[in-house]
Amino acid sequence: MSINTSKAASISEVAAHAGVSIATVSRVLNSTKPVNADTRERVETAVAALGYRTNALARSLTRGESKLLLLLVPDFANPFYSEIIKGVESVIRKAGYSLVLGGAPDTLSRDSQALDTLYNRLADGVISLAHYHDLQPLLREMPGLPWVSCSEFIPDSDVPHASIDHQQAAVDAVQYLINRGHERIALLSADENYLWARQRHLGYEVAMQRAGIAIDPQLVRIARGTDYVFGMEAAGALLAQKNAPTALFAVSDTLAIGAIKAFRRAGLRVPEDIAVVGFDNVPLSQVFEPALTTIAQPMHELGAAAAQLLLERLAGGTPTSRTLQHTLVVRESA
Amino acid sequence: MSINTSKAASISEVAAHAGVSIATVSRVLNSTKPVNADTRERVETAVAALGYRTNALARSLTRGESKLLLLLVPDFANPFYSEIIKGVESVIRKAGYSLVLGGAPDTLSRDSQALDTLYNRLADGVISLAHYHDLQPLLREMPGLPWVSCSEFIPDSDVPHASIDHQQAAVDAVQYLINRGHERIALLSADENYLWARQRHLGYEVAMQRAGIAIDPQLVRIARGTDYVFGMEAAGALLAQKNAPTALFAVSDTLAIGAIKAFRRAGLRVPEDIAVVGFDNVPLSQVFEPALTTIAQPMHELGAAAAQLLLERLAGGTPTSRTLQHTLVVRESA
DNA sequence: GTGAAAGCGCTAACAT
DNA sequence: ATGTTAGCGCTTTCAC
Repeated sequence: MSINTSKAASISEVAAHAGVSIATVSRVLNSTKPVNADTRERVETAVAALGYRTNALARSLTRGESKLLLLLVPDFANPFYSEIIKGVESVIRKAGYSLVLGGAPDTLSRDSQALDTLYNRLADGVISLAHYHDLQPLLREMPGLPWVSCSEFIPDSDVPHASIDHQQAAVDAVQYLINRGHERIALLSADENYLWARQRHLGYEVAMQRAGIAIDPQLVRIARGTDYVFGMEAAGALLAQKNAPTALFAVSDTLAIGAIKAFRRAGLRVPEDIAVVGFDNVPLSQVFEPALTTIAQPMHELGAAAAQLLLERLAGGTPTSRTLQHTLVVRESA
Repeated sequence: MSINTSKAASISEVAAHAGVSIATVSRVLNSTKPVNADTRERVETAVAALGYRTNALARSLTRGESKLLLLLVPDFANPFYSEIIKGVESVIRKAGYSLVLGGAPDTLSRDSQALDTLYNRLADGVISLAHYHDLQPLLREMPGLPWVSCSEFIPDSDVPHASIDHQQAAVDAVQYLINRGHERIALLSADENYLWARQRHLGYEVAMQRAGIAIDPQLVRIARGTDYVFGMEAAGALLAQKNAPTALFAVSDTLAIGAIKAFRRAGLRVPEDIAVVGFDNVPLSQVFEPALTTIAQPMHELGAAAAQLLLERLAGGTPTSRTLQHTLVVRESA
């Protein structure tokens, strides 16, 4: 029960109250040097009486570190990112850090308030989930900042990242389809400014090639967005083909679900008439009917690994990127 | 293109480089007082040359405000919160604030690092999405902090909040069912330590009473969690009744979806055999089949309103809580 | 219009 | 073991 109703007490008030110097107060607060038992007690009493709490700003200023990490999230509403955030949190918290949120893609321009507020050494480091082409310009603006990328990564840069092997994951997904006897396998990709989309697309091509299946360009579609509506749209176009596919690999679950909805609306059964495999294993994919066969990324671990990377970097190390394992989760849709 | 590869330049270096005093630099940086055109230019050149950026920590310390707001989120993985966060962001950003994330419920104990790191005047204020019983102890620890609650609220406190009228929303949902001719309406509630669960439960009772329908205690279930599995579980129990319900009101969409899965697995058709209405209008509810009839909360607006409240509070005002409008979204499940 | 200097609340080196 | 003091990098009177 603190006494002060008005202004926050400062360290000097505590010192006065306890009849010691501010240095001593600082020492008991940080247990940075031995302090006599009774002195310590007097200080602690004063702290309690005044409801004193260290001013984090002042501490950070003198220490030269804020214990704040900036997290760049393209879209909070994306459950995919949420799990990563949890992973990040779990490790940085143990190290005494907190997260500052940096926002939407459009706030990522140089003169944005977000950056002005944040890059000014408020944060000790950055974990970015943003897409690399949004970042590249920024990155060269702030050579000093410890930077780490999660899930995405930045080609030709020394920014360490934690991610899965998107291409290999796509190979696995398509290979699964091939193993099940499919040959006319369609690809539903997303805006290929996204590295992951490009890489998953590549994986599709590799798998097809390896199996000696020629790729029908008609069967390759780029959705206009990642929302499931765009999945429906693109799937519709696919159905309009003379020679319809028997399977579909979508580079994201939302797209896959949109496609399934479109297929069913067209009277097709999934997976009997057309098999579908997605990517991401979003929460929805498990609940949706038919439950989605998809590639699961270890999202929590991804976040944790990225955080670990940053922590090592902060400790003066030069960690190298980590590639984590994906899994093919077989459910009902394929 | 900045020159410094090593350490960040400080204001005094800029001053030296421009041949002016640090006061002048500060003036052009903040345009707080008139400065001669050529002096200004010299300073600006120096700033550019040195790649100088204001140290946010130092600025905050002198100004006595950090422009940082603490956001308490019980669970990042919950899409419901994500939308709120976006709403919050959109308004605070305009006011020059950034968000610091405060974490999971279990980190909310007094001695947690999260709080130690943050409450120490690092943040200028707090927006909480956490449940009130998690907060009450904290709240009395820090009488000084401008605090605002979103979606949840704290009974018998002077903490302003932005939320919908949960009880009335539940009344609307159940009334809708009644209007469609249902009488044996079941309630699927959640842990009633949650205020919203209690209030929605209450709404159910009010609606039933008003319609003169006696409530069958057998038809009222409390799920063991909010995950959809618990919805399935509880729905199973409901089906085991001698006198099965013809409709169900679930206090959350995830619960509703779980229930629907269970119903269908038992050979029931939704909504023909049993109608279901949910609550929250999570993204999934639109995609799920059958699409969910549910109560939509204006999540973005909720976040924005809460942020607005906090801003007013920060400006010295004493804003009063705001109740926003919910909507019944009629889709396929009822 | 510009500079000098006093803090903001801390931590850490240096004394004692 | 404890106190004095010099910063940390800025903003803001107060002089000139």
